[in-house]
Amino acid sequence: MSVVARFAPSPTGFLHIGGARTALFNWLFARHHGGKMLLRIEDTDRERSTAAAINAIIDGLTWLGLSWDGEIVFQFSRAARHRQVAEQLLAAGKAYYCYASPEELAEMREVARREGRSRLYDGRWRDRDPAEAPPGIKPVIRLKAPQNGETVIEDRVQGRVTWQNSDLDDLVLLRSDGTPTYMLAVVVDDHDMAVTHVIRGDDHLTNAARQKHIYDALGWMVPVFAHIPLIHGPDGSKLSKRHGALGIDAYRAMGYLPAAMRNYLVRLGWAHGDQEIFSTEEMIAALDLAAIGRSPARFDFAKLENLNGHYIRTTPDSDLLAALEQLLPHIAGGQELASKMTPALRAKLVEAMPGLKERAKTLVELFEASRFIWAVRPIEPNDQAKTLLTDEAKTYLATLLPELEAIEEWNAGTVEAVVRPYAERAGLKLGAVAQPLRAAVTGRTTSPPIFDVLAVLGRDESLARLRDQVISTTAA
RNA sequence: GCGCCCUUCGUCUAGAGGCCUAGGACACCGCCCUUUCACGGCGGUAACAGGGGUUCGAAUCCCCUAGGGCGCGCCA
Repeated sequence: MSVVARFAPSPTGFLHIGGARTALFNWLFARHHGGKMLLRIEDTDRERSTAAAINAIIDGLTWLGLSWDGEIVFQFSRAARHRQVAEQLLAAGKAYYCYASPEELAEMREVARREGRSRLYDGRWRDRDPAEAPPGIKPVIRLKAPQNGETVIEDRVQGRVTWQNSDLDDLVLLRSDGTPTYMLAVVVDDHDMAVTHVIRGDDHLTNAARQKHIYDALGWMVPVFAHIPLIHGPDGSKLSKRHGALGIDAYRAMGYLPAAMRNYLVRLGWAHGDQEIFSTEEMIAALDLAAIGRSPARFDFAKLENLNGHYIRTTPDSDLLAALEQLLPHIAGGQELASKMTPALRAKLVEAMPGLKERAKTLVELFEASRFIWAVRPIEPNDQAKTLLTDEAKTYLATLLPELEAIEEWNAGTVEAVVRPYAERAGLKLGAVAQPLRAAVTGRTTSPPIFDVLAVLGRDESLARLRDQVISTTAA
């Protein structure tokens, strides 16, 4: 039997981190088995579903490198089919009309809460004659769920989970306005779409039991369920916006790479021995639902950053530049670089990339670190750099300047061949010269190796920046 | 309140009764490399929630307690 998995988000917000991981697991699982992953947008909540959210989901999946098979299914478009199934159940005596108003039900639950009883629907219309229906009330259709015995789900992640049917109630299938509820829609759609494996968040575990009642009433085969644990915030509580419950687009804007994101997400709740780094192919080969843990994992930015640093370092220079350019419109100050971009500048950035990427944990850091390359003279040193540019240091630079100017062939090697002997002659440690040099030329106290920096900048720009600093000394 | 689930270093996890003196990774702390910052290398601190069983032997099996999560909508 070939595998059909699906990712079924509701478009009521962005694609958050938990949803992204669910999608990833579904995708990996489908690929692992050479099956399909379908995408279904659960937009039956007309009030809260938005086109913007749908786009965010599609963009997010695309950015993450996750693809789906076939056309996207919009659940709302299948409402007629859902209604038909509800009526079929009604006709078969497996469902019934319930005329209890929302207010009445709210009161029922309130009383139950006060008396310390379960808040389940009490089945007040289950065996009642619809002829007794109060006038002016449009009924909902409820499933006549089993009242005795137990319901068992053999979950691929959670194991065998059992509920007493007395702890479950008659859920609503069709609302009074004739639209389907989520419970009905999911079951019908998963069946009609021939879904074999339902991999979703642990928050749906109880739903699986209730959905099994619908499958059973319809005589349909129940798919394999796998409820993966949720992601929590660093403090163990529910993931909030402050923690990282951001849209996947926010992670993109923070400069994370899709490969790092995938690698981080796949290791949350799942492990394959001691392996930490996984290529996509390795993930596909190694993923095993049974190896997914059952306890929720906490979101940890530090580990994500570390992984991102790894992927930045191992990404080819030109690919990295391409990723950075794509991100420019989304990062603060990025527009400035975007507007200056020329083939010549690109070449400089690629040339500097080996030194740059070694030091960046995110594309945003990479961007910031690249500033010295495209900054406009005169460079304004930051406060830390200023403390390096003492009068004494500037004297060294002034002395060094003519020697640098005399260099014919300007590259890292030739510049070093001038600076190093100079420091020795002056009885200085290399750092005593290199640091002021760095401060003068980049305006910062940290940068890639200084000789590489000078080489990337080129002879004219390097010397001009040095003169800018040295001359301001002489003037003062 | 009722139901279901979970609990190994700060974090992600390895661990399927003896391989555990509990392993790896991130983070943290040292040292080395070094022109800065990184990278890299070496080393270190740090965990089986608690209590009872079962067993020759338990992180691994059972029970209880505690803590945490999820669900209990005409939301999904």
